[in-house]
Formats: sequence, C-alpha cells, structure tokens
Amino acid sequence: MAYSNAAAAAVFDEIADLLEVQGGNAFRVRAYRNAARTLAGLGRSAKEMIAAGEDLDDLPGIGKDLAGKIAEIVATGSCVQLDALRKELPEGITELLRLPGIGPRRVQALRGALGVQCLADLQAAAEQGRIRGVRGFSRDAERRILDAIIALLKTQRRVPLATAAPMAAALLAELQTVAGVQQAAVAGSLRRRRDTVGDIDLLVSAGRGSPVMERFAGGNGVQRVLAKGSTRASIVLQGGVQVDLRVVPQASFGAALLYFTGSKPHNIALRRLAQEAGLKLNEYGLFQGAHRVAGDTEESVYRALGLPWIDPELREDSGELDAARADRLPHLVRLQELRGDLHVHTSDSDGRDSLRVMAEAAAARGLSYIAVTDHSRRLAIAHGLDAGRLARQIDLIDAMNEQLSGITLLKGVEVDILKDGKLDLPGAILQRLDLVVGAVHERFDLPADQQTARLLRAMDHPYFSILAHPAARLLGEREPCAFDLERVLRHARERGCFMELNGQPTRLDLDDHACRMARDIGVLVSIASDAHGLLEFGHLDWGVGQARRGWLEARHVLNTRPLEEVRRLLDATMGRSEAAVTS
DNA sequence: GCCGTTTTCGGCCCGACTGTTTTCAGTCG
Repeated sequence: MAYSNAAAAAVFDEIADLLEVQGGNAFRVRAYRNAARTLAGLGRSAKEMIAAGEDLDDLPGIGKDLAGKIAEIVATGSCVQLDALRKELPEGITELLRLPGIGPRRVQALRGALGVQCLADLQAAAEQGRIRGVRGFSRDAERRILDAIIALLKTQRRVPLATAAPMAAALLAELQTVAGVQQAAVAGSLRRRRDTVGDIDLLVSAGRGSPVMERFAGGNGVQRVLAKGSTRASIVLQGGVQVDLRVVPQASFGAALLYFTGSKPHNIALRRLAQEAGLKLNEYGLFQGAHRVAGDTEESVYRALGLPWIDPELREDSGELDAARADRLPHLVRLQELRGDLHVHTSDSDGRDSLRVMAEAAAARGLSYIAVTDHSRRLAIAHGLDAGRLARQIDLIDAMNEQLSGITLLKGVEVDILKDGKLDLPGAILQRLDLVVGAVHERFDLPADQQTARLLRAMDHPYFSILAHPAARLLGEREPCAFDLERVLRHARERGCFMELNGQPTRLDLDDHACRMARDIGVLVSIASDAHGLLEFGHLDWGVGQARRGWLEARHVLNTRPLEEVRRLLDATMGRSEAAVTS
C-alpha cells in the first residue's frame, strides 16, 4: 500500500479512538487527532518532506514522537503502537462511541461489567435487560441505548451538503416567523460548506419568552426530540437528519454565530488567542472580567482580537489565523466570477436536455461559454458517442454557434481513460475539438501506482485538456481511488493541462484539500457543473464552496477567465500554440 | 503528546444539558 497523508491520518485517528476507549489521557488523544488533521490538510506529502530532509516536527501539533511515527508509517506502512492497541482492544469497540450519550467512560463501564465488545454485543445485552444492572445505567438508559442502536443501524450518517442546505433554509424561514425572533442564521459545517454535514446547526437571537423552542421542537417533520432546554435543543427530522438550535440574546449573536459555526479547532485556537490577551471568549461574547468587549457581530469579536473577519469556509485552523494576522487572507472565488462551465452533457449521451436547451439555460444564468462534453463510446450505458456521432455533434455545434447570441459553445468530449491510460476515441476526431476532458469511469480499484501511471499516461496524450473528477469518489457510495495526487498535479503543471473540481453534490472532486494542493503547486482548476440537465448548472455553486474551502481565488480558477483567454489556454493543451492558431 | 517574551513542567477552550452517583460526572458541540 502506497503511502498517503490520508492513510497516516487514519492511523492517528484510529489510535486516538482506541486510546479514548482505553481511558487514556484526553489531551494525548487530542494530540493524535490534531496531528491527523495536520496531515490530512498538509499541502505536500510527508513522505516527500522526509525525503527532502525536512523536519516534520516543525509542523503544528507534531513533535518528536509523532514525527517518528509518521516516519515509521512512511517506511513500513504501519505503526507498532496501533498494532499493539488493536491487540489489546476488541475490534469494533470504537463503534460504540458512535452512539449518542455513550462516551469512553460508559464504554469502559459496559465492557468491564458485561464484557461488551461491539455494537451487536451491546444490542444483545440491552435486549436481555442486562444493562440496567450496571452501575450508572437505569432501565431508561437501557431503552435509550437500544433505540440508539436501532436508529444508528438504519440512518445514514452524513448527508451531502446539497441535501442539507434546502432543509436548513426551510427551517430557517419558519423560525424567522416566530414571535420574538430577531435574527436567524445557519451555522456549523453547513455554513463552512463542508462536502457533507453530520447535522444542521441553526442559531437565532430572541427576546425572553419567545416560543421559538416550542415551535422548533413541535414543528412539522420532527421525528424525535433528543434534548430541549431554554437555550439549546436537538431534534431528528423524518429521514434521520439531526438539527440543533441554539437561542441567544441579540447582544451575543455574533459571538454565538462564531462559536456555533466552528470548526471546533478554529474555536479552540481563537479562545487561546483571547486567553493570551487576558480575555475570555465564549458563545456570549468576548469578555474582560465581567465586561463584554465584543460579541454582537462576528466582525466585532475578530476585530477585538486584532484580526479581520474570516470567511467561514476557511475556519478549520489550517493556517487562516496566521494568514489573518499577516493580513494575507485569500480573496476567495465567488460564484458570480465564473464566466463559463467546461463540463456539460446533452441528450446526445446521458443528459436530459438538448444542446439548444442547455445553451439557453447557461446563457440565462449569465454564463458566456459552456463546453459540450458528452460521454465517449466506452460508456455504453450513457449512450456514449463514437467518432461518427461526435463528428456530427461538432458540425451541429458549429452551426448553432452561428445562431446563438450571448453564449458560445465549445466543442468537447468527456472521454473515458481506459485501464491502460489510453483514451477511448482516436486522435483524429479529438483533434477537431476545442478541449478534451478525460475521466476514469471504471477500474477504480487499481493499486495506487497503476492508477497514477494510468492518469499520467492519459495526460501525456497529445490532446488532453482537463482531468475530470480525478478521485472518482461518490460520497457515501464509493471511496476515492488510490493514486498519488501530488505527482498527478505536478505532471499536470508540466504538461500544461488542468484539473476539474466537479460540482455534482455527491462528487465534489477535487476535494478541498486537493484544491489547496493544486493552488500550491500552481495548476488551474476548472469548476464544473457536470450538468446533465438544465437545472444542474446550480451545481457550480457547490463546486465554488469546495474551491473556497481549498483557498482558491478567482486567479486560480480556469473558468473565471474570459472566453478568449480560456481558448488560448485550451489550445495549448491541444497542441495548438497561439502562433499556430493565428498563422 | 505538544508546547513555551514567565516555562522543560504543568498546563492544554468553555459552557449546556442530562441523568441520577442528591452535588456532579459524562457527553456533546
């Protein structure tokens, strides 16, 4: 198994889980989790850093010990400490932590008293009425555990951002109509635009006596109320998505929004900053003693800490505080800066709408160009185009460009990258296109070195412009392919081709970390809708969210450029230099 | 396990909610 930062991060996360169940020092557990986060968000491969003689213990949260463990993982692919922990603890014990209300202490209690080793053991113990006999567990607790196990087994865990966002918007609109509610906002990972969200976090400010909690917990579509106090409540919606609501006074709204937006590591880092300045930050404000010095808006809190306001997408404690202090925060790309979309399907392959309908829908959204990129012949299930059908589509597009105004259609294809890295259509037809978008649609399971070689070879084809959805992941369905992203990005830069950030809600691929690596290495990213119907140009917005999480500015994005410039850049990938085009 | 314009030891963010161990520990975000 080839080394990846993600694999090393997974090792540290598992060690943290196991130490936690074992009742280990909570700060030691956190140290492993921090290191996992550092690795996952690292712009470069730790393996290459070691090879270059760099000290890993210069990285935040990584000291001598963990640097040594990373070196061990790089060298051997495993970690002695993890192997030892796995031997000491039963496989499956950490899944008990996924049950609400069950933490490390209760897992230990259940294991000690009943010998529970996994979810199935616990379920059996609950069904047999043995849990109520354990100290600290009542008959009610036993029933709750059983309910939680059943709920866990049938609900999906995280939902795509695009699924949660409209649910949150609907709830927010309802809360805004409740008497006494002054301000309401979405917070949490949804506001930070993570690709998936575990629950929906909502915040409102309201005067005393507002019935907002009652309305929230008693609303339509509420399946279960998990908790309900005067300032905080949690419900589960029909369909299994959890929603948390927090109510604060108006004067605390900004501090609460900051706190409730997270991420947790960002909050911890901010609170530490406050501490160092002799202040205390909590969800009610920034305090000097009992005096509130800031808190009505997020800006006021950041400003009082000597910082500019930070975009929510950046709040992951991955360098944004340093950047803010140095006044070097990125000017993140915005949806309205996209001028075109370089991955669009029509009913010629598996799209639902015709060429003309797609063109008009794109124009109506304010785009000035789109690339028509239907599938190639290999993808028979998508009615992929062979050379003959593609040639006819090319002629059709030429003719249609004569008629259209305000939008230009670029001639492209989403060509399959075959197992050996060859492309699924002959060069003679690819040569006639404005751009070639290559994608993997099969054999996702190749070993990392073969998958990497496959992608590199595809990019070396004389006509290759953009690598589409490079990891080929499907959120909740298919893990990303194993390949050496850094090598692929470096090759793309040398070859002069581009990487796609696919905006389909279950793809979002490149992911945020990969975007940041592309930015660092200097490869332009094409944010694409991969629209298969006229309504799907909206997917561009999900792509923009991930791009922003990846610190991308307009200058890092291919399709923020005007048509003439994009043409020049694409021509170069197709072996047509500027001189050749004009001659 | 990490970290350090007080430091190589002794800290490590802070508060709400729940259940139950009737004064607080465990869990969560």
